[in-house]
Amino acid sequence: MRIADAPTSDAPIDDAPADEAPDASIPPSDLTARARLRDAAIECFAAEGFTASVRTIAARAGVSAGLIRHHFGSKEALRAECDEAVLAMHRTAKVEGLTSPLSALAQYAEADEYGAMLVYILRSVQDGSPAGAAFIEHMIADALAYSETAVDAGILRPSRDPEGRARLLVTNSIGGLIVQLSLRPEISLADFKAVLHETFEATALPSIELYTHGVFADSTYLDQYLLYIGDPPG
Amino acid sequence: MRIADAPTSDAPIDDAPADEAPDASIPPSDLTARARLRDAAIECFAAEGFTASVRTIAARAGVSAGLIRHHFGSKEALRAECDEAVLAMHRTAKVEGLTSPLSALAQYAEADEYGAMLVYILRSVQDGSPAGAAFIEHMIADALAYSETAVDAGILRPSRDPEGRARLLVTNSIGGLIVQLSLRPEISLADFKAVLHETFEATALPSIELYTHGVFADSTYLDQYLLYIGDPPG
DNA sequence: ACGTCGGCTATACGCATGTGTAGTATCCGA
DNA sequence: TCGGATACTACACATGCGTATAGCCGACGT
Repeated sequence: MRIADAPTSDAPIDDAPADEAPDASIPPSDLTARARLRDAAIECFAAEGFTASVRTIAARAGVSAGLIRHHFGSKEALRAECDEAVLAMHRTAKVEGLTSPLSALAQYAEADEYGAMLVYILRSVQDGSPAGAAFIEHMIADALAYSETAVDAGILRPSRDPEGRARLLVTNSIGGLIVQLSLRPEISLADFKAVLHETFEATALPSIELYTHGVFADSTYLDQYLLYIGDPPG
Repeated sequence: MRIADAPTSDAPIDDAPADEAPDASIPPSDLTARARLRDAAIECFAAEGFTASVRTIAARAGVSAGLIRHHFGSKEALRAECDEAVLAMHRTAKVEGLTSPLSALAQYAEADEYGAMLVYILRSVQDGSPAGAAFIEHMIADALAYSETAVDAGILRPSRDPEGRARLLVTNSIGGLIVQLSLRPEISLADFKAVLHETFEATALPSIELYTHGVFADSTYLDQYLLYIGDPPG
């Protein structure tokens, strides 16, 4: 599945008559210039953040800058369409068991075609855009749904605040990746997949330790807090 | 302790002759224009990120924009001095027991004068600047040092990878705060202290649960991973 | 009293950006 | 075959940015 193939069906903006180029040997050229621009924008936004200029995006797509305005009207409209495409891709990608709190993001990074998507999502959250908030809320809802079934299946411990726990795990995991991304500003988008992989490997053991035993030696902190909030431990 | 009072002693740039204004009733005016500019820059950078323009900073300080160049030479030099001031403040602030993984950031948010500093640090990390990396590494070193003493004292469980655990906890905690900051782009700097407080309250119970018991119902994941990496559980 | 120096302002310059406009070429339908 | 629409480009415009320059003005030493 290619990024460009993800349909943005709800918005009938795609007026390009789907002209299949006869030369299908060149991968980036077998797409409409409009789709190429959208893909280039996703990659540029992921690589540089949303300050990437329209001229940079156009250059990456191999077209002139004015074509962005011709096809999308404005940079913001282009970005909105990128958000839509990535959100749709994110929706279709997580149908299978990707929602485990530990392995979800790791498996994302494995798939080549989803690497840019993950970084794009991180950039959206980092940027504070409504799309970023939508991504976060989506992941929290997924994590909560998964945790409910996993608790019923005896895989996860129950929590006194399941929604808060899902919120905590998602925001901290995504935030941790954003920090990793921010700590390596010089890296190229292509290399960041390897960085993600190495990050997951480096944090796997501490993560599993934390998720298995926590960090506190005993439960005094928890007991004290439960007494403090008037919900004594049972 | 005021932000402006934090000495940046290592850099002898402060050539202002420390003219104490006779009218000490107006708090922002009892400082040198240079110090006022630095404080205004810290606040603007915390509020808007480092894209805040020099004209905005100068307006907040009540001076003209050209004065920034006159005193600091360039915007980047001004930012470097802000980094220095905040880092020095961070160093002096954490001497007492602020380094507990759970309460460190919470206590930061409590102190009024440290609120802007915390947000400034988050912005630095979010921005990917070397100063942000320095903050992170500093906190990781602190967390590691604390965890060693806490493990010896029987407060924290030992870890097979203490440095990785400290790294994980710091990056995820800071990252979680960055996400919270990003999810509220419209908020003012003054209000963000309340948001921090409410965030800590909302995540306190799930955090303590996680730190006490983890999330996994049993240790099968950990045992499997330890077998996988060739270090069977003892 | 006066000259000089430093804090401070007003204004202008160069640059990058997003956007608008005019024009060319290419394709599709009648 | 022709005509209009459409993909696409080149160039110009306005804006906001960091930076540079020239000058005012008060303080301080002599």
